[in-house]
Amino acid sequence: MVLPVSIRDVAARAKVSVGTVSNVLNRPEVVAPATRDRVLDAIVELGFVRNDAARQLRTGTPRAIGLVVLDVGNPFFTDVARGVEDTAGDAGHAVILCNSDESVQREARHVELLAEQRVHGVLITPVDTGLAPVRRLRERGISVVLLDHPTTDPHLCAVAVDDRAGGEAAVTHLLAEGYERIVMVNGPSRIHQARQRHEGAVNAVRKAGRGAGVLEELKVPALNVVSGQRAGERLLARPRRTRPDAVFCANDLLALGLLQVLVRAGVRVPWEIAIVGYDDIDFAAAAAVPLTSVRQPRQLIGRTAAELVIEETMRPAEHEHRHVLFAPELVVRESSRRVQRVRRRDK
Amino acid sequence: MVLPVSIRDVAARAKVSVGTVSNVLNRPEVVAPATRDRVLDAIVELGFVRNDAARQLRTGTPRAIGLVVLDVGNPFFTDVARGVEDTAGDAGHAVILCNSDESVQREARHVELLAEQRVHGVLITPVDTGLAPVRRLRERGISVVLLDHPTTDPHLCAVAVDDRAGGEAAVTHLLAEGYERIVMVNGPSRIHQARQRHEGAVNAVRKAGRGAGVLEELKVPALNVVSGQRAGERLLARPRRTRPDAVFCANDLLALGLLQVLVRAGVRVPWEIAIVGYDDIDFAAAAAVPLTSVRQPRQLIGRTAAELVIEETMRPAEHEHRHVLFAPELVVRESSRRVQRVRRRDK
DNA sequence: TACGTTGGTTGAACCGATTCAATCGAAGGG
DNA sequence: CCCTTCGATTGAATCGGTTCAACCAACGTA
Repeated sequence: MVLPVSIRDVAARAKVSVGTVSNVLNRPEVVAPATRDRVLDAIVELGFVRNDAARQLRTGTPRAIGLVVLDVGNPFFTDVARGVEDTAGDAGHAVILCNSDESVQREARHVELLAEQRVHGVLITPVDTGLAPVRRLRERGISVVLLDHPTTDPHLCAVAVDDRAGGEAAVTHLLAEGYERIVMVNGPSRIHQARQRHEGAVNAVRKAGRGAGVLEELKVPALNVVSGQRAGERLLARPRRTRPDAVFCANDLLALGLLQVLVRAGVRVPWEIAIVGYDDIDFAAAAAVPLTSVRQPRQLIGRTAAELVIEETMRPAEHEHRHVLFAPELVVRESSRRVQRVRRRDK
Repeated sequence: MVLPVSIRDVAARAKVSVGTVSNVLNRPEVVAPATRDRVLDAIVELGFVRNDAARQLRTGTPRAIGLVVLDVGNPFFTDVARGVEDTAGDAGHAVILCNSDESVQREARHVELLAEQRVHGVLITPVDTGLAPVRRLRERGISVVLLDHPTTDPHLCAVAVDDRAGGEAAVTHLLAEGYERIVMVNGPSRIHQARQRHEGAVNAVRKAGRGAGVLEELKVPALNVVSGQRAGERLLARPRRTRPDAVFCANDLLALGLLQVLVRAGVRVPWEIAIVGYDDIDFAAAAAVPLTSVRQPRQLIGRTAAELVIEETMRPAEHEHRHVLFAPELVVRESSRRVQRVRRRDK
């Protein structure tokens, strides 16, 4: 139906050589205006579109970067993705978005695909701390920037937010508001962010001194709304007096799921149970009870990571690997504000 | 640093010809087991990864499909994207995600990029009803499936949800609950969904007969949370008696933004103002006041569209263009439930 | 008139995987 | 012992841009 039109067809039509057509495409300033116009006319008449596969094969420089995230359904990652897309687009790169869904298998499959595509670079939030897929990519000469996953490896760029500080801020806030029995609803410790945020939470309790409060960890299989609902059901199943008076969730999706279940069951938030989330996604502020959360500069993370990977691949000589660590910020809303309450015991 | 290893290096190492290596990769059954193993060993020893650009150049069959959406920040589209990614991944295709941000320029740029990549096919929610970018793609022999944008063009596949029916259901519901002065907060009429949903709303009012209620359209520049907030502020700026008693928002992001502003201003939803959204994103149920919304089968839309485009490109001969139209479903929650109220007038 | 310079253009080689006609070797049949 | 058959393997041609040394023409200078 549609016959493929190559640079040779254009050359024939414009009565020039293929070299000249290529020059018009890539260095228009070296070709005489008259010839250039003839070539451009031929291009539009034939509807020619450059075949990027051929170009890439010859030049070795691809025009796409890969982005592997844990969950496209999580607004945190879509905001990061938007940041990546912005800067990548400005640099003329396409973004191949891959969703690992927190599965090591899916992640490996996607990484393999990206390697075959010879992408410029890969931005990845690894499922596993092992970093096996990262190693595979680097062995193949593809630059990698770790997203939201700090590292000490000096051969690697990384953009992250200080999760330990974030976890500590959240729990310190809860303790300061007078909450004493805190449950942290957390994802599998395979996930780096989950571990770091928990460490921060533990730190906060320790710093507050004994007697200030206790922290319990409630593990759920994934960091999404459904898991949050499950966690809520498990808390509701406990006898009222053994329930926590505050819950710190490893991300906002968990918090929203939890909140939904609690509100539906008639539990008053924050009077009976306070909630703090993490990420400060746009929906946190619009929740049934506006959610206290730990804000991360999401788009900035994406933009910075994209800049790093582009710089690394464009000027490998001058590039210095960097570990960018942003500071999180606690945003306090109704879900955890101090309320009139009797202290259960004096210490 | 890392030297590129080609199929020739593998051939040399395994002491076979390049043809044999290619056969091991693509038709392993035709090569003798002993040779096959030698080649496989060489592949892992050298860490060879097939160069997809070269493969694509020769075979002409790419391994990526493009997905152009209006807003990656909208959970509706990320759910669709997830569906697309699922089926595409199963078929061994990468997904290149592009965000047009409702801008014709960005859309054109992305479409050009996808054309150069010679993607297998493109799933697109066009910004404009003109369908100019769609024509451009089809001229280049790239199959296109319209996403969430119905068409009568028999040369095109389309997957959509009946937006007119959805709009009608929403407003019919509001009228049935006794609301009379309805404002529809809507996006620019350039956007197809916006127009269709409004038509449905108008229909509902007309069918209900005169006197049943009035519908006013309040246009906002984009279908996102911020625009919803702006709309809320504009409504609040009106004298109380001229405010609507119900608002139908063209999507849930608008509704959530609006709800947030109203709740913060102390307006009681749904007593003073009822709200109905559209899309039934996961966050709708978790909102300050659980949101009535029109549900669309989001992942199914994505999966269906991906299947269609893959079928169209794999077996163009047998392929029949189809227009799949799913039915929306109204999900009623607190934000629009009938409340004790006096009818302002008897008719 | 000869020579150097400059701006424009040419076309063959190349990137790496795939394909397919040609070749090889071994087994089987007459 | 020769001939056919068939499975396995080979290697050159190919896809479509890019690159670069070579070339050409026109102009300026000695």
